[in-house]
Amino acid sequence: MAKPGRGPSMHDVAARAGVSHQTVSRVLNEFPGIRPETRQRVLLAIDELGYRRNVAARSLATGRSQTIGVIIPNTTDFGPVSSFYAVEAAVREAGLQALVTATSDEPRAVEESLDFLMARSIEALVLMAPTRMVVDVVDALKPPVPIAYLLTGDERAPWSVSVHQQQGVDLMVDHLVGLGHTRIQHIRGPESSIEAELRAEEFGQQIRARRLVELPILTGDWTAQSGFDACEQVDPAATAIFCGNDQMAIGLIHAAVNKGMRVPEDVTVVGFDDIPEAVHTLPPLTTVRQDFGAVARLAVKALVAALEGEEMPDTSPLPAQLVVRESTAPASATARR
Amino acid sequence: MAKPGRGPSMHDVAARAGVSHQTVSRVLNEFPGIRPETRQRVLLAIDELGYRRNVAARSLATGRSQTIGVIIPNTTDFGPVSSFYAVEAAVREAGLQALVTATSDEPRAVEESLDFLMARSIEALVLMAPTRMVVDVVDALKPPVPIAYLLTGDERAPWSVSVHQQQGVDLMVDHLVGLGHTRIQHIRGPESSIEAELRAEEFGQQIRARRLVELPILTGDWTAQSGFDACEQVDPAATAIFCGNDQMAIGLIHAAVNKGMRVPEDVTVVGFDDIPEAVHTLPPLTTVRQDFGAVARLAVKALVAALEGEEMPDTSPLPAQLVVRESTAPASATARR
DNA sequence: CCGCGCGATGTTACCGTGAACATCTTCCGA
DNA sequence: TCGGAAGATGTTCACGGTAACATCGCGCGG
Repeated sequence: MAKPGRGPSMHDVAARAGVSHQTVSRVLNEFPGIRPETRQRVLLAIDELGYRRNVAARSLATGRSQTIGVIIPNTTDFGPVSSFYAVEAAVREAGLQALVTATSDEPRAVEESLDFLMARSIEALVLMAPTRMVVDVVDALKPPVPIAYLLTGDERAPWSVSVHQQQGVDLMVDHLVGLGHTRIQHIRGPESSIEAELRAEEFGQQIRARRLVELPILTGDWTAQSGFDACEQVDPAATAIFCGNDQMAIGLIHAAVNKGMRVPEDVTVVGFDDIPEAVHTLPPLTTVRQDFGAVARLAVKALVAALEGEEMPDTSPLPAQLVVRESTAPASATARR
Repeated sequence: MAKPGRGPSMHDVAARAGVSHQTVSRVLNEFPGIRPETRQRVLLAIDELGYRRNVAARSLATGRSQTIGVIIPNTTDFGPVSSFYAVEAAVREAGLQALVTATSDEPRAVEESLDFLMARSIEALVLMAPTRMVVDVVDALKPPVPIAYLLTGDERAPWSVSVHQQQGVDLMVDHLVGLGHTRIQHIRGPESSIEAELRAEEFGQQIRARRLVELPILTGDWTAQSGFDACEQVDPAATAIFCGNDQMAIGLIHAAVNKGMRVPEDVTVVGFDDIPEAVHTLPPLTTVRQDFGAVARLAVKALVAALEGEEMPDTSPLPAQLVVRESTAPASATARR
């Protein structure tokens, strides 16, 4: 029987079922060519003993860790976190396990994370890389496994899976222009952020293509505080402010109201992401929804396909969705300061 | 040399350093009694070959998985998520790895999570259990490992690590009473939630102990939407509303403002948790801060101590902290509807 | 001068599984 | 009736470490 401190092994099951351990292995791995009766005996023995396959031994014997590594920025933002949950669920459903490390924005921390994961011989990596730096550090270390770049939104990166950032920006600009706004100012996310860059670039192109007034693009760091602070530099003539994410919009609205302005009567403010709180901000926020769960599942699907040698799914950017709430009003209604 | 597809093994290192594989093992495990010169040769060989210890083999040989399981509710709430990051960091720092499963509120999902973790022979479990149900399901399955109950706040549970809920409530009630409020209404979290229960109980006791007006306790589900909805049932005579968390406070404020009330001029509203957005809600929210990182680190410390057979750290509840912002005003200033 | 003990290192036997190969049975056609 | 192929199962070994025990050499005390 089993040794003390360890559970029953295949041999215990085999002994009980009156077969060899290899037959047990075959039953577990669903090999063809097992007599139904034998299979039943084995399954019964497994059940009676409460046997569980030893993952470590299996992984040692096969040389496969059955593990997908995940690197996630240690922010509590809605986007990465919901994507992570979806990744974890998808990985588990695929019969693998997800090993996660949360990492700060320092190169050293990223290296440590990757090192940690490689030491556990992960078979693939989901890289939630908000910044170019993270992508660069990881690429420099050339991990010998397939990598899905999640939420980077950068199509130049191989295996990138994300929501179509440009399309999201287009939807929002359409909406604002449709309301008659011509003086739209953008508060982008930090310089280091790939998504911030993409959104800002697309915004600029849209403004120029539509021959709207070009106002300087302000820079925040995704936090509500930075939106609050950015208010100081907002052009007084701007009738609409397009924030790079919802948190900054929240901070901006706070600052604007502090200054005695009303949203949206005096100024229209919009965000990006559609975090849960966006429904109940004052006023409720018009924003662009990204399906963080869907991109995550797609990334895992792609990686699993790569591991199994199956055909790759289509990883082109997923559609974004405009969510109109109450923080936007027609430009005509806007009283200038 | 190493087989194709696998990295170098201890034998490769041993061969290169001109020692036995066991000496390599001893160097790696920092055994005493290795000649400094030998140790150097081994370290050099490890470095040259880029050798990494095979975690699976090690775990098979020792019978220890070096893994701590984590069960987290799949909500993107600030509390659990920040605690999780802290857990992950602490576990990694302790030389172990954290294996996480996000689980929904259904018993079946909890069972599956636990099963998944046990199959990977975790050595300990961090259980972020918001509901009594999760605790019950896990306890019923009697996992044979030490369990830290994180954020349940229930001192009746063994190994519970959390912020002192009652103290947090007391701080807030003190604050409100200090402002002259006597008609305070509480919107608690869901029936199933342990923390909601603790906060509501303590609130009730405080109200009775101070002989304040007893208003019915309303029930939400932690979401902003439920706070919004609860506004309908708020007693018109209440001058202060104590929400069980910040999200519900956000929803409540939204509804109150929709009804034409001003916060805090017409009604005082407070929350609990101090989520990042609380600084920039309109008005900025008075709330109770919990140090989610600290509890997480403490939980891991306790588990590691249990695994190493060391002395247990003190796991009594951590202090909560009152954060006064602008959503509270003296009761005298409150105009009745 | 010899043997003992101890420090430093080597040898061997596992840990629990899967892969490759061996063996045994059975069934079918010549 | 017998040979052979195919199906079902058993045996052996390898995976890469750790643990227990064995060995070797050296210094020191009797």
